[in-house]
Formats: sequence, C-alpha cells, structure tokens
Amino acid sequence: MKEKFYITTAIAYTSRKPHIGNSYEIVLTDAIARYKRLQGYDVFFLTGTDEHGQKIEEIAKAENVSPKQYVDKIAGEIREICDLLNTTYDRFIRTTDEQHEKTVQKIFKKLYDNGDIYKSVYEGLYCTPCESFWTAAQVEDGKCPDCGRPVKPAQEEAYFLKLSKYQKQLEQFIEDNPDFIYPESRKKEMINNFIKPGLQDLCVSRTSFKWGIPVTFDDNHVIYVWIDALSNYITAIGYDPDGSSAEYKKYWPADVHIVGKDIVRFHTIYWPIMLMALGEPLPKKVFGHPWLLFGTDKMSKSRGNVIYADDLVKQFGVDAVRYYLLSEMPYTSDGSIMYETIIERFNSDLANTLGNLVNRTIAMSNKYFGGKVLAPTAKEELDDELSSLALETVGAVEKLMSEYRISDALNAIFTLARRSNKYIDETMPWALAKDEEKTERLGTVLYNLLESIRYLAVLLTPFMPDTATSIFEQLNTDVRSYESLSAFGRLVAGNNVGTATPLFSRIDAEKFLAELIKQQEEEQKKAETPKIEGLAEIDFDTFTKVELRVAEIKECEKIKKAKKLLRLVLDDGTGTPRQVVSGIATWYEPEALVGRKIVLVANLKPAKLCGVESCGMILAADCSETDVKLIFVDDMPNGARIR
RNA sequence: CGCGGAGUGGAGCAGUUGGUAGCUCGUCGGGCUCAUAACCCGAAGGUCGUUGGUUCAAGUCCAGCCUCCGCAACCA
Repeated sequence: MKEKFYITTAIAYTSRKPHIGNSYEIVLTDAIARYKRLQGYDVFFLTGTDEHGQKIEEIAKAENVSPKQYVDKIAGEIREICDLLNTTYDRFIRTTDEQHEKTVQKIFKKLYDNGDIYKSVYEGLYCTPCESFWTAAQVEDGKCPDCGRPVKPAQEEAYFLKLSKYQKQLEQFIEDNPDFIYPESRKKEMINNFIKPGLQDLCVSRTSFKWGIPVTFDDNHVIYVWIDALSNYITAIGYDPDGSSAEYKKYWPADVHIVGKDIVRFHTIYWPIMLMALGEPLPKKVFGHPWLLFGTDKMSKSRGNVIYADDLVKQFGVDAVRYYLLSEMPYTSDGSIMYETIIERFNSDLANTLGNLVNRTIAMSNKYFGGKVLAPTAKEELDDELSSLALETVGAVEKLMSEYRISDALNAIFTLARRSNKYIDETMPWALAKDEEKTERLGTVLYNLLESIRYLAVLLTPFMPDTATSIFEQLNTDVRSYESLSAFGRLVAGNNVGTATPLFSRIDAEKFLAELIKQQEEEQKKAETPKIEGLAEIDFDTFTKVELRVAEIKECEKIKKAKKLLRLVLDDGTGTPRQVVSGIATWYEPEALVGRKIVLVANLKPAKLCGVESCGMILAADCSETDVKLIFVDDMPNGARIR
C-alpha cells in the first residue's frame, strides 16, 4: 500500500486580493505535493481560506455588502489564483463551510466539557469611544494609546483555553521531536520567547463582533480565530468529535504544515495544545517559510509596489512564475522579487540553459537521423560523466526536497542541464556528422543527450509541470515515471522524436522594462486624481476650539529607542518653554530644525510617547505615503494666533 | 543594554561537526556553429563587517564594537 502524505498551506485571510508574496506559499506547497506524488506517495493537499473576524466585518460594512458576500468574492479570487498557478490541491476549505462551522462548534463544546476551556473575564483597561481593551503596559498615564482619552478598568466575559495545563507536555513533545519546528532557528525563537517564560491561557472567544462561528451554548460569544482557523486542518478531512471519517483516520496527522514565518507561533504552540486537549495526534512538522519582498521593501498596496500573480502569469507564463518563486527564495532569509531579476533568470536559466538544450538536441536528432532515436551502442568513457551525474542528481534532489530546500533542488536539476550542454561541446556531434564512420557514435551521443533531457523532464515535473509535459512531447516518450530514473538508458530507442519547439522565448529586457514603465505611467494617469475622503463636517465653533500658534524650535533631538520620534523644545511666545514630540525623525535632522518656526497646536491635551511627554503637536503635510513635510512660517512672530 | 536575524569578490547567495573560500548572474578575453546573438573554455575580482581571544589551524568557536533588517514601542 502507498504511504500517505498529508500536506497543508495556511488558509488565506479573505480581507483582500492576495499579492504574489501570498501566492508563494501555495506554489511552494504544490511543488512538494507534486514531488511526493511523483515518488509514489498517496498525497492529500489542503488549502483554503480563513473568512471570519472583525476586520472582514468592518471592510464589508464599508463596502456596503454583507460579510458573506464579501468573502465569497475574495475567496473566489484566491481560488482563481491557485488554479492559475496550476496548483493541485485536493480540497479547498473555507471556514464558512457549513461542515467546518458545525465541527468547530463541536470542538469548542468538547473542550469546554472536558474543562480545557473555561469561562472567565478578560480584565483590562477599556476606552469606551474606541471600544478597545488595552493592557497596563500599553496605557500611559491612564490614557488610551489610540485617542488619548482616559481609560477605565473594565471586564469582558470571555472563554479561555488552558494553555498552561499543557505546557510541560508541549515542551516534552518538542524535545522528543526535534524536527517538529522547521527551520531550526524558529524553534529556538519559540522556546525562548514564548514557551520558557510560561504560557498564558488563551482567550478564544469574542463578544465585540458577530462575524464568526457562534458558541452553541452561549449566544453572546463567537469563536475567535484560533480554534476556528486552525481546526481547518482536521475538519477538512472529516474530523468529528462524535466519530471521524475514514479519510481522517487515513491522513491525520499531517506530515507537514507549510506556513509563513509570522504564524509559526500559532502552529507550534496553540495548535498542538488544542490537539492534545482533543486527544488527537500532533502534526509531524511545521515548516515556516520566509517572505517574498519587492526589491528591498515589503510589498504593500499603499506603496504601489504590489505585484499580482495573474499579471506575472500573463507576462511570463505559469511555469516561469513558478520557477522564479521557487528558485529565488532562499532557505532562511527573505527573498526578493524584481522585474529585472525575473527576466534575468528567465533568459539565462529557462531560455538559454534549459530551453536551448532541448531545442538544439531535438533539432540535431531530426537533422542527422530524421528524428529516429538510435540505441546507444558506441559508448565512450566520457559518457559516464553525464550518466552518473544524471543518477546523482536524482538522489541529490531527493535529499534536498526532504529538507524542503526547493531552490537548491532546482539548482541541482539545472546543474544537470548545464552539464548536458557541456557534453555537446565535448562530443561535437556536428563533427561526428561529417564522418560517415562515426554515425554510430553520433547516435549514441544523441541518445545520451535525449536520455539526460528525459531525466530533466521527470525531475522538473513537480516544479514546472507544463514545461515537463512539453519536453516529453518533444522527446515523444511515455517513460515519465520516477522509477524510470533508477537506471540511465530507459529511453526507448527506435522511436522518432517530435519537432523542436522552443520552450521559452528570450525576453528583451530593455524593451520589456520600457513597456512596463509606459504601462505604469498610464495606470498612474488613470488614478491621477486620488479620491480624497473628507472627514465629517464640523461647525465654526468646533474649529475655533483649536488653538494654532506660531512657535520657534529652540532645541531638537532624537529620542532614543524611538525610530520616528524627535523631541522639540518650542518658544510659543508665552515665555515658558514647551516640549513637543513629533514623528518626523525619518524626514528631518534635528540640527536643521533649530531656529525654524512652525505651526503649533497649542491646546492639545498632553500625552506621553515612548515615555516622553508631548504638550501639543506641530503641523505637517502628508505629501505622499512616504513623504512628510513640515509647514514652516519663519517670518511670523512667536505666539501669533493662526486662524 | 526590549526580542530576534544578518553582515562572504559588481549583484544574489552556499559554506553541515574549525584544516588550502565555492555557486549562479554580470564583466573581459578566447573557442565552436547543432541551437533561442544561444553553448563551451579561460581570466580579472574577496585580508569572509571590525577588534581582540582560544587553537598547530577560524568565514566556521568565544568576547567586545560598528552597520543593516525584521518584531515590539512609536508618527499628538
């Protein structure tokens, strides 16, 4: 019987359309899933969407649709992208699926009945206007960090999961299963930062919003994200506290959860404890992968540097995008995505090394033998180097893939392609072709090349499935299995190869980038008039309550430990120096500000920032997302009222 | 001293348990012509952030320092 392999991605949050960085995870997971299938495993590959929560409730409200309508739309987009990227998930779970919701309710009830979830009160400092709770550490001087208004101690009823009860058991598990948290560096982080200091019981319900799965036995509460989202891994395959499905029994526990590095904590602490409490086995591995950045900046919509998977696929094709995502991402640190490097890798790896190898080999077969594949009857010592590397590559890829070193595995495969190109130069088929006595040798050389290319195609199947298929078609072979890599020489002689068709056409970088810039400019023109969302109207009296005055900056320095803050001492005309803190350190050097005059909001309530008191604020304009400029009024007298 | 990560030829990265510094791209020179101005060979280029320590021997271990990046705190 085939060995099972259950692999999952994290479920994607349906707050907005995912960019290419978000899509990386599913491509990575798909590559592993496909590789395992190729090796003969009985693979189950799960992905899906996380659709509840306050944030979605708010966005939906702002867009004037129901939360369900909103998540239907986004979940659809996410699924489309998964399909566009040619990923082979076996199930796509949504946390709004009826089956999931029902099971989560049962799980919650079971944990409650077992005493692992208990009702208590969440105690904190509450800011009524903001409707938010704050911890004592967040609150300075009894004022809300958000609005500066006073907070008061308050309590909110909530359900808690007893993490503390399972602390020892979790520590033991991590110790007994050194491979559980991957990579190693994350493991240390988890143990030192979260487990060792002692686990706090986790608040697992909310009453502050409604868009969630209701607690069956307590109407006011909805189940918070932890239990709702994490359970998807078991509800999707039929876990049920009252008796699980055969599928569940077959596939659980998961062999690996692929997750972003930011949610490793939830998957290595909360999730195992939930499972312990349910009495279910724990997943074998949690793999935290790094992020994909645009250039050096984090991708974000507000910075306008978002790249979407569908655009890239249109420009480069699915397999090129898959190749780029999988090969560019280093193992531990974050990877970067830039059009320049995408084109560079496209041309040098895909078009030149691989594409050209296939093209020239098929072309020669057609040219010299009318496409017929000859049996390798005239071997020479030189050939062993090629064949042994082909065999070694299979093992190397296997080892690297078992450690999820995807980019290294791809590199190993391309090393074989490079070696094959070299083999052509070493054997010089065009020279052999001129000598009739060497026809047999020529046939052998071409056979070795075709066989080496077949190795490449089989090995590339999990990463670039369409490309692999295209190569197989050009080779005109059905020998495509993983087992067929056990010996060099399985390609059947006597057949005819197909016609040579370029796999990837080289991209003219300059032309491409010029075109891209043109497009971006056009798009910017369209969005030239950014919609300015005005605030609610106020009456004149309200405005006159704001006291604006000219003030001169007498002293200015950076505040230690605060990246963005400057401490200013102002002369506001009253004769008493006034201290103000402003978040402009990114744009102004302290020395450059001394002596300048600015507009001061003089009657703003004092507040503390990073422990430094600020009495008022100074006016500045947000010129763009990333640029802020102060308003200088250097020729005005200190203290002058501005109206 | 808030937590953590990183500093290796022009760029992006490998360097497991300490023993002559590698890979891909780029640059320059050469070769070949089957092929997608592709392919192959060769060369230049690094005192492995810095200082000190352990050692016969350190990119690799230890300590201090500098710089950068995440997170936390934080644009009043």
